[in-house]
Amino acid sequence: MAKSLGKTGPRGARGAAAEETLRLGPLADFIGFHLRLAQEASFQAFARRVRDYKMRPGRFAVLALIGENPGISQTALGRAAGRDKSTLTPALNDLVRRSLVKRRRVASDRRSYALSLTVKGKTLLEELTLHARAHDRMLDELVGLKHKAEFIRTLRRLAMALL
Amino acid sequence: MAKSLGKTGPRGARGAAAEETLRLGPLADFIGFHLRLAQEASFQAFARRVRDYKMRPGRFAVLALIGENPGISQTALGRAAGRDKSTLTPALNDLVRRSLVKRRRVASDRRSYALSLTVKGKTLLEELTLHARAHDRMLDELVGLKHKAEFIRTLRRLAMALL
DNA sequence: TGCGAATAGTTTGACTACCAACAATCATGA
DNA sequence: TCATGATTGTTGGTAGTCAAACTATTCGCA
Repeated sequence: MAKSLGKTGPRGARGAAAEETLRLGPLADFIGFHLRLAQEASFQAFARRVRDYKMRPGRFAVLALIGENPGISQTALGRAAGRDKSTLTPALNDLVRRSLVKRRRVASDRRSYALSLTVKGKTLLEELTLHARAHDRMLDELVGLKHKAEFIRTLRRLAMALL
Repeated sequence: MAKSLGKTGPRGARGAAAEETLRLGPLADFIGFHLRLAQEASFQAFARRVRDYKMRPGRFAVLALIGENPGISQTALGRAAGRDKSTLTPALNDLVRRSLVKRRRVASDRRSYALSLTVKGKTLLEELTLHARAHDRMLDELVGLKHKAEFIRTLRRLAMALL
């Protein structure tokens, strides 16, 4: 696999220039470009791994954040997960429908919900966390354990500063 | 702005635990999670910067890759940009409609197109590249020039290995 | 040569995402 | 108290994305 990233395809007889490797030009030096490719690749790899649970990284993050912060509101959850609140509405509808998350009305502020996991949600979260750890161990190897902490700090710095 | 990332909202009377900062739990150690937040933030910042051109990072990357590799096919372009070929069809339709990209049929393989920039496309690309450089200088500062090369190498390693 | 397999690009359907506009609710201050 | 403004969550519109199915070609090989 991955045998041919960088081949431009079988245009055999054509101008022989960019045949072997694709030229990235200025893109090669842009952090944003590589950030995107890496993120997408990691996303896909995780999605493949937990395909059977019908869970994708975004949903897992939502589940994990609710698990760690029971009673959280949808707006706060959106901020933490880096998603717009309107994105969470259908996602939470789905998780509630699957009996993984509870939406409880808050007496002191009847606009908002207090989100929490059901028992089923907690169980699933634990199982998914195992997969996530395995996935992340793979990333750890690629990043190098020695540099992991620094790498994450850098990513956080980017996320914080650019919000 | 950004005054309150980390507040869980006005649940005042509730259990006082996670009031100040949101708990990330296992997520805090997951590279994938931070990768996603950082990528999203960078993406948004760039999109804001070039909003007036009706261009987003994905389109810019497409334009830049065609500019560097004239004659490239849509499939090869998709591989390089990390997008499915079916995603590129409407994107290229749009770029062609805006007279930025030319689709030329290839005599030796009549299934594929050879993509190239129009003069207008080249001009726009140059202008956008200036913005992209400015954007990336901002990222450079956050990453630290000393670590940039290593940072990009790590991102490439992730993207390559996980494809 | 001719047929089955592979490939380029398109179309369709299902998701996910943002933003803007909205209703319901809450907070503030005159 | 009550009018104004802010906030919570939902809805509707638009756009980007993948995967799978499809058409038109080309390739490989017997």
